[in-house]
Amino acid sequence: MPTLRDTIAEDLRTQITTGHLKPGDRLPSEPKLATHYKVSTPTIRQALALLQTEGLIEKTHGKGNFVRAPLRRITYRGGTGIPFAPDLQTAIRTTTIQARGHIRTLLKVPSNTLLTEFHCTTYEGEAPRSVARIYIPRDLAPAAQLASSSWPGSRDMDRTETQETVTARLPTPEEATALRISHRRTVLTVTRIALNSAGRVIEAALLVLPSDAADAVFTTHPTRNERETDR
Amino acid sequence: MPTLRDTIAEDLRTQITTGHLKPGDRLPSEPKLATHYKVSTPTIRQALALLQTEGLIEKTHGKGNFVRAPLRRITYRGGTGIPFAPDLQTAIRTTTIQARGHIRTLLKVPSNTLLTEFHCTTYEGEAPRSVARIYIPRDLAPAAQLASSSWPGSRDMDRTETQETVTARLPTPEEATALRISHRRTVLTVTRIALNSAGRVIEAALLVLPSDAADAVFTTHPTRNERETDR
DNA sequence: GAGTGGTCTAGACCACGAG
DNA sequence: TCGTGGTCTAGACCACTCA
Repeated sequence: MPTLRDTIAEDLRTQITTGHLKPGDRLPSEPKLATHYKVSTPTIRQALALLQTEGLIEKTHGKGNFVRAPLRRITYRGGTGIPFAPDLQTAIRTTTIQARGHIRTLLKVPSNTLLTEFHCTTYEGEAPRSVARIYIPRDLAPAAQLASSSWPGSRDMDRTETQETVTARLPTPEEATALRISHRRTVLTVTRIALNSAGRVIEAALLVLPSDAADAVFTTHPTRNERETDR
Repeated sequence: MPTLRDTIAEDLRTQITTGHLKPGDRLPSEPKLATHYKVSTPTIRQALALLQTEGLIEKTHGKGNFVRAPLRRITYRGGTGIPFAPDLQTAIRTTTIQARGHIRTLLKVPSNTLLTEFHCTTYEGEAPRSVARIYIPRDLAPAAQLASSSWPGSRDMDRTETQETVTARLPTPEEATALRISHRRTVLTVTRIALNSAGRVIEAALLVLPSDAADAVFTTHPTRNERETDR
């Protein structure tokens, strides 16, 4: 038997998806919804929290609850060095740091090796849609910076293998504010490592995308060699 | 300024991670926690809900709240036809269905084409760790069934390209019960399409994994061709 | 200052699990 | 039957936004 909050959430959900409530519309205030549905405000809030995790509404303290515009899906295309498909603007900030911790492990370099960090944010208009941090050993960085209009670490480098690990988790507070999403929404993360023909790690990248509007697509062509060595 | 529920969650979190509370331990009942922390039960429950979405505790109606054993991570290895890395048991159920809706679109077959559906569940001991549904046009299915001890649709078929789409979302109620996870935990989904040398879709697969204990890893080797045709 | 959502209280009642 | 968590109520008080 469905609970009150579920039936209320379902009702609001259909009102949004059928267009009775349009993107940008403000929902009635929580007390008004409570009297309309004949429940108390905490119950209404639980229903709204559901819709928030689904990405259907956006809550703003002091203003109200708003129907969110359905995000255009972002497709991250794996394998190539090129991160994102649609026409998004990218802002890149470059700094130099010393290798440590997780990043050092990914790049397999000694401690305090100098790295160039590219801090990339893609925007769709005003809205940030992804954040990424790309680390390249500084002796390789000049070549990578050539493609300054595109993303760093692109294909003009001697890249022979790319390994990408995809997982999902709750965002850190910084990621939530950077992507302007609620703390409740999960993010899809891609950890990418690129090797050159000598087996050296020439790039490590950490990408974060809102999981409700992002797909990661990987196309692979098994070689004869892979077919035989796989168990 | 942190809220009460956050400080309580943080306190319990450190008790779990430092080992004061061990996997399998039952937490004090919610009223007892409420009096201990000098808050009301709803506040305790919000703190526990946080830990639940983090996968640290498991709530069982009528029994109590228990510290969850940290799950061994599952690694889904993309590219090959072989789905999972660790030594997991697999249960496979086979049925025949007619193509329709989403599956039909993925396989690019006419409506009502006969398909063999493999419903696969992997277990680590008693615990289900992943569910998958694999669809193969029935005229191709006998070859796939050869590898009955392994997974269906494996590499002995003429598979030249695999395309995998990874995303994350909340589980359907069926998926939550099948994986024995809470409705709040997100799942990682992999939609896989395999093509043969003629360009025919010879397999469509939908995999669902608990996102907190699963990674999807993809290794790609760009060919000269790909380097040039990519924009 | 008026209206909004965010947090929290102190209960009530029901449903589930185990003895 | 008893203790547990699940749901819900009817408020209170604070913080934020905007006029």
